[in-house]
Amino acid sequence: MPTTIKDVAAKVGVSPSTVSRVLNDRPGISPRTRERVLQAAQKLNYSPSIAARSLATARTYNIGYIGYKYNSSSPADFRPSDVTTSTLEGIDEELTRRSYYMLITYADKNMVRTLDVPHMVRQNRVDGLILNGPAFSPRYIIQLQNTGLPIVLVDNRLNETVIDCVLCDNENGAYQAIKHLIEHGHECIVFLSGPADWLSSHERATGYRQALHEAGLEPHVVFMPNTIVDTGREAMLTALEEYPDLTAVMAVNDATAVGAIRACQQAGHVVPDEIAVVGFDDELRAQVHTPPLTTVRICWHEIGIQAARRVVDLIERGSQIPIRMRLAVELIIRQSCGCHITSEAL
Amino acid sequence: MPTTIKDVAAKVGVSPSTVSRVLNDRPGISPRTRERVLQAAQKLNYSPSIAARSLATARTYNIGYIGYKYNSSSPADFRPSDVTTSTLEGIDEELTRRSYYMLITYADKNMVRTLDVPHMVRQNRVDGLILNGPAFSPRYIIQLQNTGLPIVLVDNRLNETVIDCVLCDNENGAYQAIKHLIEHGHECIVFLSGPADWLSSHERATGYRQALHEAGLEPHVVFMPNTIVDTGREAMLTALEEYPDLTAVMAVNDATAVGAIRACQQAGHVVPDEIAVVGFDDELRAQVHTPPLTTVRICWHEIGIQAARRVVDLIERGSQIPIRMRLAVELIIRQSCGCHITSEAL
DNA sequence: AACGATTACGCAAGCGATTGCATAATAATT
DNA sequence: AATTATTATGCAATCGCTTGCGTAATCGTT
Repeated sequence: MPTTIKDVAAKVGVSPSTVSRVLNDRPGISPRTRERVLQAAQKLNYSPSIAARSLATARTYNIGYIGYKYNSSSPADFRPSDVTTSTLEGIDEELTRRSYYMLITYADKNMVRTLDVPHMVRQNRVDGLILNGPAFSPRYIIQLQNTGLPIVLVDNRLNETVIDCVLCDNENGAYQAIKHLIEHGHECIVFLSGPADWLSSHERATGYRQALHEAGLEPHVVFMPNTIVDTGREAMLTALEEYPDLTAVMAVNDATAVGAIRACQQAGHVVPDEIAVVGFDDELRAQVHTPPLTTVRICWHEIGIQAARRVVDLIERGSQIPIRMRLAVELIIRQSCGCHITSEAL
Repeated sequence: MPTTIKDVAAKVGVSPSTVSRVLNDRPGISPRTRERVLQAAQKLNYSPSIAARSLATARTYNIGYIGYKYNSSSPADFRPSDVTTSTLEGIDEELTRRSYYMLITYADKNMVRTLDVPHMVRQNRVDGLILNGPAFSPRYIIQLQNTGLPIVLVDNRLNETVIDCVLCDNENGAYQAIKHLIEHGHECIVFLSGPADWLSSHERATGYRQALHEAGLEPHVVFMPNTIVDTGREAMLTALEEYPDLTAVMAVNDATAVGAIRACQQAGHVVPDEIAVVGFDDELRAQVHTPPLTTVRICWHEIGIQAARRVVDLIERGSQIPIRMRLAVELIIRQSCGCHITSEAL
C-alpha cells in the first residue's frame, strides 16, 4: 500500500539502488537522474520506511528520553512541575531541526533501583539517550552506558565515570542568592537541602556555603528526604526550632520554598518581614505566590536544546571527549526575600 | 554484535521460525521446546530487533504523541504548565503496561496551519496517534486521519467526523462552579472565554450559560485571543468597564484567572471580597496563589491513561465504533470565590 | 501393524531499504 | 581510433524477523 523505493525506481526507470543513493546524497549520480528521481519521489509522495532503513543501517534516528516519575498516584503536591515540559520542548526543537525523533518514557523509583535496562534500548529503538533528573543512580546510568549508546545527562552527572551532561550553574545561583541575602543584613541563613546525593542539592549547598564563608558566617543546613511542598513545610518547622535566631532561609527549590513559607505562617512569622525565603527554579507558581518568590531562574528550554544537540553530535560524529556544560542562571528578585522592605528602611 | 534470533535458534538446535513462534506465543510448539527456547533467550539476554520485526509485520509498537507548543521563545507567561506532564505520564503508564512506546513531538501554530503531515507518520514510525490540545485544526486532524492511522484526541474533538476522543466534563465543571457562585448570591457573573473555536472554551461557556439560565440570570462573556496570564488581565479590565455591576467572574483557565485577579487589584478591587474569581484546571499554581484559586480540577493523569488505552485498543482490535469519553471533574473550593466570607456573613 | 489425523517443526520467500562490487556508458588520453 | 581512466548505474547480498506451506514425527484407531 505505501509507496516503496521500488515504485519510485520503476517510475523513473532506474534501480532502487540509484534512488537510494540520491535520497541519501551519495556521490556518483548524474545531475539529470538525481533531478528525475527527486521529482518522482516528490510526486509519489514517497518517504522511506525507517523500519527497513533501520534494519539495513542499524540506525533509528530516534533518541530516547527517560524522565523520572516521582509518584504515579498524584496528589497535587506530587504533580510534575512545568519545568520538565520546558526541557522537553527544547529537546524536541533541536531534534526536529536535526530530523530525529524523541522516544519518551518515565522511570520510577523501582526501575531506577533495579538494574533493568529499559526495553527501549534493548530493542534498539534508539540511537542515543537523554536522562533527565537527579534520581538516576550511578549504577543505572553506568549500565546504560555499557550498552555503548551515547548518553547525555540533564540535571545530573557522574563522578565515577566521565559522561556528558548539561547542567545549570547551581553553585553560582545559590551563591548569588545568598550573597543577596547577606547584603541585606541576614546573618543566620539556613539551607533546606534535598537529599544529599542529588546533584543539584549538593551544588546549591556548595554555593550557599561559599557565600557564607566569604562573609564569615556559619552554614546551617537541614536535609529533606524529597522536595515537595509539604516536606518543605516540615523541614522549616524543624529549622525554626533548631535555629531560633534564623532570619532567612534558602530552599533547594520553589516547591519546598512554598512549604517553608507555609511553615512560617503556621508558626506565626510573617514572610518576608520577619523571615526571608528564597527558592530555586523559578517555576510558574513562583511568581503568583504570595509573597512572590525570589528565586533562581534556570533556562530549561535552552538546556534541552543543548542536551539534544550533544547526543546527536555524539551519534553522528562518533564519541568525543566528554563535555560538562553548565548554563548560567539568573537571580530573580521578587518579594519573598524582603529586600524591598530593607531598602525602604534605608 | 547484538544477539539475534539465529543465535538463540542455534543454541537450542531449532530453526529461527520456531524461536519466533515461541516468542510470539504462536500455537504448535511442544511445551518442551518452548521451555528450552525461553531459557536460551533468557540466557543470551536476547531481545528481538524491532526494526526487523517492524519490517516484517508493518507494526512498530510506537504510538505518536503530538503536543502543542504555544510559543517557542518562552517568557514566563508562555511557559507550558504542569498539566501536560500529567497527561504524558498517564499515557506513558498505560503504554508501558501494553508494551508500546511513545514518540513525542510538538507542533506549533505554523505546522498546524499548513497541511504538513508530520514525518513521524509518513515514515511509518507509529501505529497510532494521540493529539493533545484544542489547537489542532479540523483540516489537520482529518488529514492525519486519512492516513488510516488510529487517532485519539485529547482535549479536542471533531464535529465534521466522528473520531475518538477523551475529554473532561467541561460543561459540568463550569456548571458546578457557576452554580456555586449563584448560591452565594452573585447575579452578575461574567465569563472570560478563550477563543470560541477552542473546544473547552466552548463547552465551559455552555455550562456557564446553563447554570445562569436555570437561575434566570443573564450571561456576559468576553473573548480572549489566547489564554495566558496577561490576556486574562486585559480581558478583566474590559469586563470591569463593560459590566460595572459585575461581582463575579469565571475564567476559562487558571492562568487567565490569575490575570483577572491582577486586573482587579490594579483597578482597586479586592478579591474575593468585592469580586469573586474562579478558574479552571487546578494547575499547581492555583493553590499557592493569593488568594488560593477556586477552580475545577481535571484528572489529566487518568485522561492520559484512557487515551493511551484507546489507541492501543484501536490498533490491536481494529477499528471500532468511535467513542467520546468524558471524565468527571471536581470543583475545588478555595478562597478566590469568597464563599468563606459569605458564610461568615450568614 | 498399517493408516489417516494431528502435532511439531523447518524451508524459503518476503518486508524495504542500503552498499560493496561489477559493469556499462562516457570522457579523456595518446 | 584504440585504449585507459572516470563516472554513472545495476546486481545481488544483507539486515533480523515473520509466516504460509510442506513434511517428518507422533499419536490414536482398528
